[in-house]
Amino acid sequence: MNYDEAKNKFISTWGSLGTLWGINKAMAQIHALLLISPEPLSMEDIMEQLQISRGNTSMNLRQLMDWGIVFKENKMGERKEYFTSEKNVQELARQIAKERSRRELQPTIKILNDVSNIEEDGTSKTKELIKQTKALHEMASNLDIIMNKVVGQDQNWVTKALIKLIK
Amino acid sequence: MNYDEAKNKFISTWGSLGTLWGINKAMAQIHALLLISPEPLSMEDIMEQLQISRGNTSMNLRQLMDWGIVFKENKMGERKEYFTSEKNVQELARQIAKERSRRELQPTIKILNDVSNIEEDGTSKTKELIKQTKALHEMASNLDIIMNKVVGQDQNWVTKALIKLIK
DNA sequence: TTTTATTTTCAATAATTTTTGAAAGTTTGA
DNA sequence: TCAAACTTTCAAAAATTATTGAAAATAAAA
Repeated sequence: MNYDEAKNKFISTWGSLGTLWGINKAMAQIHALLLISPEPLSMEDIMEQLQISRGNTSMNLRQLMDWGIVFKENKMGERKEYFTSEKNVQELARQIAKERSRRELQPTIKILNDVSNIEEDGTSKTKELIKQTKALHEMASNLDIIMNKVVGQDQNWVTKALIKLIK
Repeated sequence: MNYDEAKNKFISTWGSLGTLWGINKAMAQIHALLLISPEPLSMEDIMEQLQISRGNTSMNLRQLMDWGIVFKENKMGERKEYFTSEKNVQELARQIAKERSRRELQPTIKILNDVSNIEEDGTSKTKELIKQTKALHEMASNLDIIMNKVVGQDQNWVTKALIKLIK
């Protein structure tokens, strides 16, 4: 496998993985491209390399910046904007964990809490709804705590914690 | 909030969450419905309660069974098939972790490994590709190890491990 | 201020994914 | 063996989501 094959394989793999955790293909591919690019890339560079339109590129870059994993850079003397990705994969993971907690987990926890606090009326269906949503609430809360714990720690904490747990 | 409101809220929340981790709305809603139902439900029951077609119900039930989180049950003297969900949420989480590892994580790890082992040619772009895919490979491997660790453990291990980590 | 370079927006279109429903398939019991 | 009860399959339709591209907006330079 040569460089170009490897690069394409990585970008397309990352692209299809994206859809599995809720970001679209183009967005994941732009991210992959920036992640392995030693230099910042302009919008033109990205459009050309991934063969996607200007509008698509612009919108997805914005979303990646909203996620906090892609940044604008300005080269002096140039009007054009350049983009880079967060290159540290642990930092990347922390940022993604943080955003997913905020966007998905916390709203879910809120709803599970509301639902599990309806009035007990003695029927088995109500009992079961309360029981199961309480259990899910507890699990989601634990997951959220651990995700935020990870986010608040220094770089190497994650690896250390994993090793501790595995042993 | 009364029972029906709470039930609908839970089912629709679970349904939209589903799309965020790669299963479709109907599949997640069927799962939600079974999870809070004290009795097994027939295909007719599910179709009626969620207002979806027979074909849709049949296909999504099959997928849920493939995931190992929904089971067929037969009531004696009845020809119809009934369905129940795994009711223990920890067991549910373990089963989902196991399947996601098998379906997504392991294939990704394989590709990251292949890509990160291309021949070093001294150029900065090749160096960066190798460096970043190696880092992702390591992280994905750690995640896979921990997920499989969780799967192999008894029921209460997960909670205990979380508490240990949080402290 | 005007021109030029560049980015953003968004309605229209394309691509993908989900859902339907009727026909085909299966299983059970008469 | 046949008919009834039920489930699965799958091509077509519907719904959803992603992408394009050109016009509008913005910002820097002349």
